[in-house]
Amino acid sequence: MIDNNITPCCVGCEKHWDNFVNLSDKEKKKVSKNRHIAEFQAGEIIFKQGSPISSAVFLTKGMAKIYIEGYDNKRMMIGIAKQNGLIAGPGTFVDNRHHYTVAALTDVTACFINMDILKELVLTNGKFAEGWLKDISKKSLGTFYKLLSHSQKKMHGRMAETLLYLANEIHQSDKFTMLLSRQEIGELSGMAKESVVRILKNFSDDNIIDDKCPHIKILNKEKLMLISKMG
Amino acid sequence: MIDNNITPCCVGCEKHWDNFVNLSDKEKKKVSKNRHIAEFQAGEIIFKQGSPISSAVFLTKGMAKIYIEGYDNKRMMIGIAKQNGLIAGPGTFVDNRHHYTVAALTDVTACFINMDILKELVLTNGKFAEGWLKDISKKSLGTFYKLLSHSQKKMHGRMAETLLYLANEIHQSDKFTMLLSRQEIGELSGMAKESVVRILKNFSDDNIIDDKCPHIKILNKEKLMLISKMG
DNA sequence: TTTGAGTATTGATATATATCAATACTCAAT
DNA sequence: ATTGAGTATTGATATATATCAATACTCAAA
Repeated sequence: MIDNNITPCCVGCEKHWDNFVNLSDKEKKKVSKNRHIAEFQAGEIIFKQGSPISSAVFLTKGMAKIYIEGYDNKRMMIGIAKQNGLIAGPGTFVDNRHHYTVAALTDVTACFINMDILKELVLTNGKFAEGWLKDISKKSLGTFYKLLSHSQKKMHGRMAETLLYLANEIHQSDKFTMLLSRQEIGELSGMAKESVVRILKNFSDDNIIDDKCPHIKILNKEKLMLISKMG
Repeated sequence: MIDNNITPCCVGCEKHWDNFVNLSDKEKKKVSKNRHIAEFQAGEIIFKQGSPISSAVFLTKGMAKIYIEGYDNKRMMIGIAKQNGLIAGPGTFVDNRHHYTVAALTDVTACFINMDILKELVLTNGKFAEGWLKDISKKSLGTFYKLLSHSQKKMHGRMAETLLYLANEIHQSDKFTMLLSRQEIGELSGMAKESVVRILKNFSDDNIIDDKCPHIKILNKEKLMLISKMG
């Protein structure tokens, strides 16, 4: 559901991409003119792996899951997107294709900004280019350590890591409502759904977490960090 | 062994970073002034994970392995570096630390270019910034698909992929001399050295490769690609 | 030409983890 | 209330893969 109604311009918007601080008001206004707002219901796909990248996407409300559709119909979830973050992916400057799919986990409001405008700004605004380099580098580092984790950690370590990611990065609280199904937690932490169930049960039995199904509470964060490190 | 002797300036150098095409001769000359050449013997470390990034590194001769020193003293090799590629890593724009170690596989000549100079050019030369964004994005995509591979492929698939990487990307030939030990092949493909031996034997028995120990020849590339895709 | 240190190979075994199958739960629609 | 579809849980089993242990090979140095 796309609507083009005039929402307040990027100037003064609290929810824009962090890197927009490097834009002048004039540049922000230009960006605002090439912008569309769209709303998605939970479950709907925001963009699809393989499709061309025409816009950068920012969420102004809600959360979405980012996942690769891999071999043998198996999915690998990269992470969860929310406010303030650019969602565009590593294809932007390579083949102009999305390398992952993004789907709404909750009801979502998304802001689409014409990618050509942003790419032009790279050429004329050095600070903005630098900010984008930082942004991509940070994500790249994230992928890096996820690779290390998947290669070297065992299931308990990866699950601990995933819980810490959800608490620290996504919900900013040790007590949160789990948005993901067991299947999806498995896709995020790289294991079968049955293994998710068993390991969460282990953690509950050991009083590391309190898991009243959609409500998760981390009881012993130190231990979780230890398991994540060693696992 | 560092030596500061005057080698021909970056202008006209065949071996420089692809992204240097976006620099003017004046800019290249400036870069050349902040440059050092160093030679390394096979086995020597070029830079070390955790150390601060002061320079961008380019190889003008030889090859080097790039690896993360992970948990439990286990190593994960990211790939092999050679001519024309920037080696600096995702820390450059984040925490200014190397996130992997680079060690010479053969005798290596490396060109060190002051990183501050290059970072300055991002601010003043939009094309150069864009080129760097492309470079990082490509590497990021590589890490991405390596992550997918490690998460979803089985050993045979990963080994096939590794052999194709060595043939296509590194040696540009289906017949090459293996620079890596079985241990190192394992670090690159994510498996134990014993598994490397067994799988290479499988491939030899099936006439997919010819393996006279350091000399590898790919006999059936189609099959190898199939195994890589399905494995 | 022997020694020795590293590397490669092979077979036996242990372990982590996925898969399969059965059952239980949850909750929206009838 | 009853049905049904999806999800969660549990136990049994299969499988991929690592680890361990023993032996063989390679090649530089004594």
